[in-house]
Amino acid sequence: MTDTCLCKLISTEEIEEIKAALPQQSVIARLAEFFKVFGDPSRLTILYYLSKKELCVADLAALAGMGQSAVSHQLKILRLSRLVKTRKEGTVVYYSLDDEHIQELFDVALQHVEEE
Amino acid sequence: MTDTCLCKLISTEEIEEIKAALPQQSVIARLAEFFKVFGDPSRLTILYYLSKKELCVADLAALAGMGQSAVSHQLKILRLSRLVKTRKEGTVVYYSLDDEHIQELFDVALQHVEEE
DNA sequence: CCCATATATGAATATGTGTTCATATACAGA
DNA sequence: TCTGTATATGAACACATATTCATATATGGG
Repeated sequence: MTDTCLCKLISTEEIEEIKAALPQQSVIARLAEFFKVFGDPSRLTILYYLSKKELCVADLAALAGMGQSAVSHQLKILRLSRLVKTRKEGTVVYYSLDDEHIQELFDVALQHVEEE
Repeated sequence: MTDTCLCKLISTEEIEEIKAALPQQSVIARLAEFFKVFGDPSRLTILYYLSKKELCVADLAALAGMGQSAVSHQLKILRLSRLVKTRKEGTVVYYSLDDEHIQELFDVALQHVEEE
């Protein structure tokens, strides 16, 4: 880290101003955690299916072509991120989306991806 | 993977219908890659600063409290993801956002994060 | 040309992560 | 209560990834 050029291009006041408006580290960390959840094809697939229909674990595994254990592990992550909710009926656990913003996120991301 | 319960809760037609509407694996992979880029606090911080102002590498490093090399590595990832663009002036390279959807993504994510 | 400086890059390392396997737990039915 | 089934969980492994260090590349000034 050769810090020869320490912000000589913008003024000290400007630096402080921009820095002050930076969201708290904790907020940034939570944002990163949030996005990280979407950064995996398996979870994305699960979320897509759940956006169509409430589904049980076994059905999700069959649809996504994943093992039951793998799906269960990923669902735990989605649960802890408060992106999905569960409904239990006997031994079957039904999962569904618990965030109305997911579709919106998909749309914005698709816009970017589809721009070549 | 004990597949005893293979989609007995939804009909075969429904399965096919839902499966058919699933975006191509390649699209899902690209979506995941896109989100993964946002899933890191350092990159998020860099993107935040760039959303305020065009900045050179050294200034970004100073603002984000990162080493020059680390910033450069992350900027390469952001460049390859087509999220930032560069402008060269002498030996100084200025970075700025190259995607008008980033702010929108931030907003949606913040909404989720701030909901407790 | 040579030097100083801004940025980029490659190797190495430490840490994180997704899947699998084996197993535990929970619940319904006989 | 015993059995079968749906889901959850923990350990282990393979793989990805962010940072650091050292160094390369590029550009402008003298």
